[in-house]
Order: sequence, then structure tokens, then C-alpha cells
Amino acid sequence: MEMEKAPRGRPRRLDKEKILEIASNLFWQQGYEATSINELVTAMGITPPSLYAAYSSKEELYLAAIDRYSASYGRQMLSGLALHSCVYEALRTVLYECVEVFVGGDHPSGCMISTGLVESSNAQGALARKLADLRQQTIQIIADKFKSCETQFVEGTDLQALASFFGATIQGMAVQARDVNCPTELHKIADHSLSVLQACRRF
Amino acid sequence: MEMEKAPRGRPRRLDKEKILEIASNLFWQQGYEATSINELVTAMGITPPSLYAAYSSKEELYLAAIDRYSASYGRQMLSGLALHSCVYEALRTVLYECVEVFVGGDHPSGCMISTGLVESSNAQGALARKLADLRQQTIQIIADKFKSCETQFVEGTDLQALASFFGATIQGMAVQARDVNCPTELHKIADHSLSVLQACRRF
DNA sequence: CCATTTCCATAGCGATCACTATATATATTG
DNA sequence: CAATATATATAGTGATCGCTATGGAAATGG
Repeated sequence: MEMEKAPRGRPRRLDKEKILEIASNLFWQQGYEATSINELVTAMGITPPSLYAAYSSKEELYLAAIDRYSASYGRQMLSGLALHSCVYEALRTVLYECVEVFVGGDHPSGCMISTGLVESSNAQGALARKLADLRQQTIQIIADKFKSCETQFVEGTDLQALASFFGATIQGMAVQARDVNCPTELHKIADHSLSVLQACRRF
Repeated sequence: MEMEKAPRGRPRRLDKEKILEIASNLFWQQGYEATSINELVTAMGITPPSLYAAYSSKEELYLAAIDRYSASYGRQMLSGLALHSCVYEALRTVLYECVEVFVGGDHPSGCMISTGLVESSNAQGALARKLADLRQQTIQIIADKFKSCETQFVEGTDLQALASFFGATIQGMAVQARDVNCPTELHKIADHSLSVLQACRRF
């Protein structure tokens, strides 16, 4: 069996994953620009040099937080696309999982990506473009699912536009999750949105 | 006839309205926290004391900018509600006017209110709550129109939830206006959203 | 003209920003 | 026990934050 050999020097009080978890929740709650290094290290119970030993800049930390969010919550929200061959069941699962993530659990409300860096200074242009890309990627993933289910739609349906519409629904739900934080209201929004998909289906 | 008597002291280089116009566009582009006093006064061609002579704080300036936006663009976007007795025509006009504002003209893209201070530090809690209120007010205005047109809907329709859905549509369009800035795409989103209203109508 | 009124520009306030140089604390290695 | 390696805490960097005290510039009133 493999023994975990302790590393050479003084052990760190917080590993990278724990640092990232705390940073993710703060960025999720307050956004990139509104979250200061001071707030981060205070929440972590460490000091700035320890943070910078793990992540070389605030920007890198934020990017890692976004990656972490995508890999866990983002994956969860889109998991329905692969689970269901019926495009309606697939998208209903996606929207309901969005509600779960946006208002549920022991984490901030809303969505790190949907409302991330929508407003920002020119100084953060690169990060803002990255977030806009991620939003567009999400829409593209939905569009690809629609295209792979083309036979389920009435002929001539603009599947790309339909995916943009559901992207807008998700982004709108993310805003309202911040404002009212009520799963019931979000479910109603999801259901109205799903009725559009229902109307585009062929039976 | 009334003569405009020049005031007593040194004349100001920029009146309050011009200051507000420039501030509004910068806040619209970058948001509240990402826009610094330095950027504002540089864009205005004045110095901080002149700005503070007109508006006593950054927060007050931002609130005035939001008021200005509501009175002009906000009013324009909701004007369709009073113009049309047909609820479908009314809401179609609203969504199309949103597209006009969100991607058109010689001003920033997106919406000052829909995506304003969705992410923010606790220090800006009061402003963030104000913006959330404005978003909910918009939804309520749409809900009130629906209720005044109750006879046009199929019986038992949840008009409040329907209004929330269109609020989400508008907020989603505001995000995508920032990301792609394309009126054609937004119109497709608006049309899909309107099909939900069409399905709720009684003929 | 001078006095008065009003606004503007310079300069800088204390606080906070993201980030780091230095030295000390805590572990393993030999 | 050193000697080495790593992470830590203290304390601070220059820059920028929102905001303002001071004094001079530019107008009218007498």
C-alpha cells in the first residue's frame, strides 16, 4: 500500500481545494470586482502571502473558481441533456436543476456564469469576455442537443434561436434568483419557458 | 417675456443635466462599482470638486442616473402597455422596444436596471436592494396590465407568474445584448417569449 | 473701480486596493 | 542534534479609492 509521505517543510494550514471552495462562494456572492483580497483571506483565516502561494493572482483565483463552478454546478445543471433522449425531458431537467442550483443548498443564490461580469470596467475586459464566452458556450451546448434531436421538432424550427431563448430564460432566472430567492417562482418561469419547447415539438 | 438673468458668480462649465448624461452612460457601460470618480470627471472634462458641487456623492449621482434612465429609456420600453388595449400587441411592443434600447442607438448596450448591481459587495447593499426593487416593479407593472386585460386570457391563468416569466425574458435579453449585441438574435428571443402569451390568450 | 458671489483647479486627505520583501515558525532529512 | 525546505505572519509597497480643504478665477452688483 502507498504511504502518504509528509512534504519537507512546514505544512500549509489550508490546501488549494479548501482555498478555492471559500473563494468560489465569495466570488459567487459578490462578483469578481466587489470581492477584495482582504475579504478572501479573512474568510479563509490566512494571510495574503499564503493565498498568493496557492494562486498567483486574484484573476487566476477567479478563473479557478469559475472552473470549479463549471465542473460541479455547471455540470449538474446540464446533466439532463445526456440523460434523456426526449428533448423535452432533457430541457425540463436542465431548467429544474438550474432552479435547484440558483436558490437551493448552502451556497449563494444565482449563477456565477449567467450574471458574472456582465457589468465591468474596461480593465477587466479579458475576464468579461471569458464569462461572455462561457454563457455562449452553454447556449451552444443546448443548441447541439436540439440539433441531435432534430427529428423531434416540427420542420423548419430555428434550433439555434430556440437555444438562445432558453439561454435567456436561464439568465433571467439567475437574476430573479438573486432578487426573490424563491424556487416556486423560478419553477413557474421554467414551466412557461418549457411550453415554448412543447409547441415546437412534433408528435 | 422672461429674461434669463445670468446668476451672480462664476458660471459653471457643465450643467447638472450634462453631468448626469455623461455619468449615466458610464454607469450603464461599466456598472456602479467599476466606475470611478476619476473616470467620471475625466470623461466630463471637469475636476472632482465640480462634480461634488452638483451631486454630493457617487451614490447620489448613480441614483440620479438610474432615475434618468427610468424616465427616458425605461418609459420608452414600457410605453406599449398604455398604447395597446390588446395585451399581445402591448407586450410585443414592450419587448421590441427593449431590443431597440438594449442594442440600438449611440449608447451602451444592455440595460442599466436588468443587470444593475446583481453582483455587489455587502457595502452596496442599499443600492443593490433598490435595483432589485426596480426590477420587481417592472414585473409588477406588466402584471397589472395583464390583470386589467384579464378577459383576454384563458380562465385560471396565473398572471403574476406570467409577468415574472416576461421579466426573466427581458433580463435574459439584457445579458445577451451585452454578449452578442445583435438585434436579430434578441428579436428571436422576444418572439419565442411572445408565443407563450399567445398560447395563454382566449379568442 | 471694488466688493461679493459662485465655481473651479491644485493638491492632498485617510482608507483601501492588489500584491510582496523580509524574517520567523514548523516540518523533514541526515 | 544541525541543515534544509517550505509556509507562515508582520509589515509594508505604490497605486487608486471616494472625497474635500484651500485659494484663486470669473462672473455680477454697487
